[in-house]
Amino acid sequence: MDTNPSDTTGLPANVLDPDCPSRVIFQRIGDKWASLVVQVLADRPVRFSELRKMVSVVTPKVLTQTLRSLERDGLVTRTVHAQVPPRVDYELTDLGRSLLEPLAQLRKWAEGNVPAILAARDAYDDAQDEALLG
Amino acid sequence: MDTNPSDTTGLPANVLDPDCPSRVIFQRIGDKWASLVVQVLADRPVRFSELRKMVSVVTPKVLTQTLRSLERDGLVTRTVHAQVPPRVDYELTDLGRSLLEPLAQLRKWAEGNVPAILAARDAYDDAQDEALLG
DNA sequence: AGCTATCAGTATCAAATAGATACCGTCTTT
DNA sequence: AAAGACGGTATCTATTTGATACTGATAGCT
Repeated sequence: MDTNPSDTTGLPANVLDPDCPSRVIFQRIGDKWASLVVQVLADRPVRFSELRKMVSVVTPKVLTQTLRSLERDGLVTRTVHAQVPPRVDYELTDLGRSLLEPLAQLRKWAEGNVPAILAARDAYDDAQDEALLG
Repeated sequence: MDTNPSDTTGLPANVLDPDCPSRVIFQRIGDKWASLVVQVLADRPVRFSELRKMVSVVTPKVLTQTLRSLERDGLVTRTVHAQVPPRVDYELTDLGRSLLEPLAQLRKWAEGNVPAILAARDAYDDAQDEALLG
């Protein structure tokens, strides 16, 4: 594994390099809606209006932006059916599907550990309140 | 696994619920700097100024915000040493350390697949340019 | 005594991003 | 003729992110 000579972390150099693959993917996952959309598309093509319902709070503008960027990255395809009313299906590519497994791992971690995170938040916020009130 | 009766996705209901654990963690990972910081802290405590150097482009304000939120979530501890000049160490908690494995999986995926993503981007952008220029 | 440096941040302001809300064009159904 | 389905776009506002400058405590040097 390729390392940077001034590296003191033991991590591969690329995680710390702004142009590295890992940062690209963490940005991708980091997108507020992208990973959710990928998971909603897991099983079958889904049309725009269905996505809106499923990812209930997202606005159409932001959903469009999310889908366009997933399409640009080759994770999702967009298929327009010449019908009226229009029908546009979004579907995972093979590349997109390959992301499902690491995402599932993360979700599994979440299911086990998010309660601890929420508890930590409550404890932290209580401590902050105490500090303010004296 | 608990499902929603109106669910048409096959996903566990919680991924689509705004208050669900999975969303909490995807927000957490989604934070632009948080997952990077967690990985930088993987092996040992690191002080503030070191973090700044390692995650080179982050501004101090944003790094502070990131660290505070990781601390609030119980993923990182902050230890102030009464010295001059001051020394503040950040270190992963057990909970934080447990996140390293799923993150490593994601990084592994990234290393294999980011080239394909970058290629897709180039192809997409070229196609856009063509469409504009006629 | 005064000057400079180290460290861990804040304060202030500008820029980029996300979100709310309203609207559009095409066709079908009523 | 009116209303509705669908897949968006346009416009404006609110929130988040980022750039830059600055602070306070102390140590070491001159």
